[in-house]
Amino acid sequence: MAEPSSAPTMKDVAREAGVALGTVSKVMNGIPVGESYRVRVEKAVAKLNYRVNSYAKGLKTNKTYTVAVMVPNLVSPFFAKLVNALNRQLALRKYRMLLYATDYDPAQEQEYVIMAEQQKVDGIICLSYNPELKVSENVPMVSIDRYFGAQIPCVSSDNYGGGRIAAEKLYENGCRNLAFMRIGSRLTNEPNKRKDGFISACEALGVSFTLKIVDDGTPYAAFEEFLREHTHAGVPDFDGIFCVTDSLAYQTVRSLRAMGVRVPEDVQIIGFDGARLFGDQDLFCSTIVQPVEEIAETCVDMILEKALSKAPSLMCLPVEYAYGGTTLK
Amino acid sequence: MAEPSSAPTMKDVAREAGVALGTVSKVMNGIPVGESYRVRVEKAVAKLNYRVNSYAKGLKTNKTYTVAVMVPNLVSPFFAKLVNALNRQLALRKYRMLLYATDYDPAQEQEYVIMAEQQKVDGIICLSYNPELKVSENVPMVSIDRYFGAQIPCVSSDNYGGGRIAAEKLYENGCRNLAFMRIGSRLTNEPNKRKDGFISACEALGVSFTLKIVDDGTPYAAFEEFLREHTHAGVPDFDGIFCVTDSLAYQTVRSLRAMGVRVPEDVQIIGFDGARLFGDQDLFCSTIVQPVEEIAETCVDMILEKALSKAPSLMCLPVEYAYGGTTLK
DNA sequence: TTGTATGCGTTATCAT
DNA sequence: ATGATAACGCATACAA
Repeated sequence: MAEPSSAPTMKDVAREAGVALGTVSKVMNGIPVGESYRVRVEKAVAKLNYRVNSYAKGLKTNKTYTVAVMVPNLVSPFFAKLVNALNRQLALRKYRMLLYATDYDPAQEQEYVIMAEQQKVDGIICLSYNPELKVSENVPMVSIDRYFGAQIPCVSSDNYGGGRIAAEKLYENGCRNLAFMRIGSRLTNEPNKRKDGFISACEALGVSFTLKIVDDGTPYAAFEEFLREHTHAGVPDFDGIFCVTDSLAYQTVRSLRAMGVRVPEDVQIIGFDGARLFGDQDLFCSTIVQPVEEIAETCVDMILEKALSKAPSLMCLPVEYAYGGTTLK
Repeated sequence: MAEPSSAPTMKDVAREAGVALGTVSKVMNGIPVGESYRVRVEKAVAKLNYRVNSYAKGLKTNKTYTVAVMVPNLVSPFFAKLVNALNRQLALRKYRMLLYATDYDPAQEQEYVIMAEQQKVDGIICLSYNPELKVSENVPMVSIDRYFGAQIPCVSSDNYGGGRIAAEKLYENGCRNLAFMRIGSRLTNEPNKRKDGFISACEALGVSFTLKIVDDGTPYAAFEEFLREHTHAGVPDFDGIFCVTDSLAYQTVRSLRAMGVRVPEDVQIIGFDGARLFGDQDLFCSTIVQPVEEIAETCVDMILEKALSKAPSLMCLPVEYAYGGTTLK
């Protein structure tokens, strides 16, 4: 009622309850204290609507129960799903999430790491394509999909295995002339292994394949041209295409259909990621599904368990194929 | 090199630079100080890789440069786009974002508000459907799409206007038998006005319409049944349908096409939201586009400008129709 | 078991 | 303009 406009502190609670400051602190932290005292404190807390100030607590304990998460953006369904899962995993452990969207900008990524460090987060989970990202050793970091070196554990899907599965599935479905299409950084990040796995499987199966790989920033038109070059009188040179992401696969399907090529009858297409329309409806295409929940859980576990130092420096989680309408059933 | 394992403090910097603590503080805050002093401090900062501890700063200044954002989830493209925009707007102003996904759970929402309060955030931006959400008056709050009362400003799209536009557009495209389909809470939240606007326009145009409104949690099958009931020998009773979200519109299109009804030739469909496939590709359907960037900017402005008290308690931002393949061009 | 006092890293109010 | 010092709210070692 006659509340001071500023939030109540422990001191206020102590006064209200008629106990010492330390007693209130103990109650708030679940440390055993005389029954009658506990009750009085709890009553005062309720009456004043008191909340522990986590800034004071963090300053004192050097523990903030906050983890920074850095991703390029949230509008890509895969990133959205990943952040969603990370948020859930952190919440389950009573941790808060500080979110930074970098828009793929290395300068922003660096700035955000600095912000996170000075925010004294308990850890950073990042999905960055910036090869030069500098991180202080004072804050634990886990990387997703990009290997920074032995001191920073990296969690990713089994990209290599996924590439193999894609090739094998197409082969199993009768394809004998495969193609791989990819857009992305030339940096040796984990997703690059999708191609390696694909090639490896193609060679093992003795099936011919073509690669179309372009750098980040190249307009999609480059792929459209590629497809056109390889289609003669409505008949494509390929009967199976593995695209590095569902997004690319989706666009590819559209282009092909616009050219009069039937998918999956004439060409079968497999993407990579496994996100769904509106988060919970159909797949965008037949695809290699990343185990997003497991990735998120692994990242959070690693960041929070201090075992980070002796953790394996690269963890690849198993992927699986899922039918999504762009392959033969 | 011989760095202590814990992060350097201002005291360390002062010692290194041979100046007083207060001087370092001034330099870090851009307060004028003797040139030679400034240089020495900056050198020491660089050498020690010093970062201001924002927990200590926050404790002292009672300002955290952190805003909490609460949404149901991130996998829904509209929420994802919204959070993405909010993140950008906050970053532009050097603010950090604490993110909470509530999964529509009122208990979690309440818990998160408490967490945010004790985290001493500078404000809370929330998109909640919990009518009983209790918020302390100590922390500024802005609501999106749900009106909580005069003391909490609400920012939303012009849902009513959007409903009108949908009806008018369908009419303009030749439709004379309209339908509105909606799933959602009965609570008087802003999106409910989409229906009101739609009805208002239908009545003004003198066009007949049918409503199909079901509660949250009802399986989509209810709509499918509704559509089937209103389709005879492949000919639907309606020639235009306004769906409360793009998600529902998308599913509706799929159902109709599966029933052999042509979209948009036989029935035209308009959704609401305007998110895009993979965040930047096609629209999911013809739709009423929410001005997400403007909503985000308005929310952030309101939370950060102290003008919150004398702000209008409800701000409706203009929407617009966009063609997305499910209406006649 | 409870109360008291000190310090976490910073800012801000003082004298100097 | 610069340097010393007292808070900010809390946890904790220590005294009672």
